Amino acid sequence: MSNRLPRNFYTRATLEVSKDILGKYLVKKERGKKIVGKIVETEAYIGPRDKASHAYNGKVTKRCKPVYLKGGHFYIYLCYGIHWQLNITTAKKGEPECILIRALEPINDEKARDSKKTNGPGKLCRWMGIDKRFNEEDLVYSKRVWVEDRKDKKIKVVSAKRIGIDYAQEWAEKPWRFYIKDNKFVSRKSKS
DNA sequence: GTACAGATTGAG
DNA sequence: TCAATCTGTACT
Repeated sequence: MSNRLPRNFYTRATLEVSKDILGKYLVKKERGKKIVGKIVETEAYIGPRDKASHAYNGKVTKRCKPVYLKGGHFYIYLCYGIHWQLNITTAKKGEPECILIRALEPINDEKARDSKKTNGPGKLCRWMGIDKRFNEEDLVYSKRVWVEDRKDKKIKVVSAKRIGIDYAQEWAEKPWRFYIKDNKFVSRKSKS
């Protein structure tokens, strides 16, 4: 069996999990087909104090409700009416913190590697076939999706400012984006 | 009830 | 540079 990440991996401080989950493998199994992608880029969203978070100021809506679940669940929502965003919740139940998965490195899929199908939060969801059916999925117990540790050799992690949240003012300056140094699958856009 | 903006992407 | 396209939120 796999080295699935346990609950206590996710329930730690969000910034720690954001860094540690880089280089881990996201596995999805559906209709007998297995899709594996290495996580190479993340962003941390720490509501309610993070203005860029959907849970800023303690807001609870139908959409962002899963963020309040304990660490280890999927939080999936539609952005701009077109693109799905894949998040993994962190911290304890009632604490609205999560990690946005921004990029994956496709494993065992040369075609996807060549055509850059996973270097953006919306694109990786399309590639993996992830949509709202997976919302609130528990990564610790789910039979169709989980994250596993393949004991990759030490990777180099870089931090940077988050992307696409200019409206969040000073919170947009927080270096809460993390990615694997020199990895080709990290998403392109980057504010200078 | 209506109006509007958004954690993006791909085409022009 | 800009439209696609839908949900939550803040109005009327």
